[in-house]
Amino acid sequence: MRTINERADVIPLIAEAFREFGYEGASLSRITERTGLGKGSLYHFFPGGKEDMANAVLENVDVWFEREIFQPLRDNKPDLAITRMWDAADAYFRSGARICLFGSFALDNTRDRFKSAIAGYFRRWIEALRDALVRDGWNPAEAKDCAEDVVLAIQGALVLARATGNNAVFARALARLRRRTAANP
Amino acid sequence: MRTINERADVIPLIAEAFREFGYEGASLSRITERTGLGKGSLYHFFPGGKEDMANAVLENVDVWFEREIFQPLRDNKPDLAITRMWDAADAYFRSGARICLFGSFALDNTRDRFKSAIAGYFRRWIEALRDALVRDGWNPAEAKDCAEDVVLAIQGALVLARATGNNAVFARALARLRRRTAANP
DNA sequence: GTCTATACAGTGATAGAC
DNA sequence: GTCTATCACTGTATAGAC
Repeated sequence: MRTINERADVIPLIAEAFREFGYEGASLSRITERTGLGKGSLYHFFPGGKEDMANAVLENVDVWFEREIFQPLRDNKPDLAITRMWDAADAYFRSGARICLFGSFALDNTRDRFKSAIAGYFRRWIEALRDALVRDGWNPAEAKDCAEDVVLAIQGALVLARATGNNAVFARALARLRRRTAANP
Repeated sequence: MRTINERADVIPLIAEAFREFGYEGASLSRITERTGLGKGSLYHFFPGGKEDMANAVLENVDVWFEREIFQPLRDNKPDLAITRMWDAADAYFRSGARICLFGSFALDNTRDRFKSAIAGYFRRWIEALRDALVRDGWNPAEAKDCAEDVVLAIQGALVLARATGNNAVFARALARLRRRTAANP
């Protein structure tokens, strides 16, 4: 007996490999382990090889954030959308146990290869949050600062949680940020 | 003619290679390029190979931070030490153009190998800053939150500056953080 | 201390049988 | 779609001449 896979099913498994080992560290043999697929199947789904896989993974993550966080921030009632953002972010990053692939790729030499995807993800998050804050009554300048601080602090909290092996750092940071976006200045 | 090097002179060059390519991405041939030293010389200085080099580099960075930032925070007049911390951090990270090796190593699979060095660096920074804030009149709970926010936000600002290719993000974040530590609550 | 030569495992990638 | 075999290449590391 053998299992027939679909491309869409494989992408999240590859994503976890990249999360754990980074772009350079995630060798094809490790990706083979994680997915249970041989190189033949991998190259069938991703003719462009590893770079192709990484692009698919980043796009997959981006689509999730657009649907669950960015679009709601743009379209829904701002205070509810922001509350939802915090819940979604906490769930997505598994309360600090899961890193952000865009952040991870931004720090090593992978950054140039996926430059526009990485920049776009952060830019859209900051802009969507800023607009939601403005619609919630913040003045534009403070909303911009706050949005930048929030997105940046989430990345920093993930780094620090990993660095110290203590996810509570992430939970504490999220709680403080949540209060800040809730307190309309 | 040939140049005779000392171990201490080579370490900063290797550090830049790790900064640019990450631990996995910094191959010995790239390190050879950057240092101008053949593998023979490299293994002469670092018998343990690449891991040995990384340990030397991390220790080198740690010593710098201890001397320029952590110790002053512990021993000097708190408000002056904190001002000095901001200037030193801005200079060290080249206003966002240079990433933090501890943060970089924390995100990929290198983390386990250098676990205690990475955790210790962040822990000592946070504790030294917290104590300085307390000595500056902050209440302990708020000082702890602030210190954690500061160290985490610096890492996040470096990630975001790299991700967007825009060092101004780092400059803006540092300015906001500086104001926060200056405003005694 | 520096170099060259070399060993050998692992890399990303391709071809073709099933 | 999945697999195995195989490719050329680069990886880390070692030995030994100078």
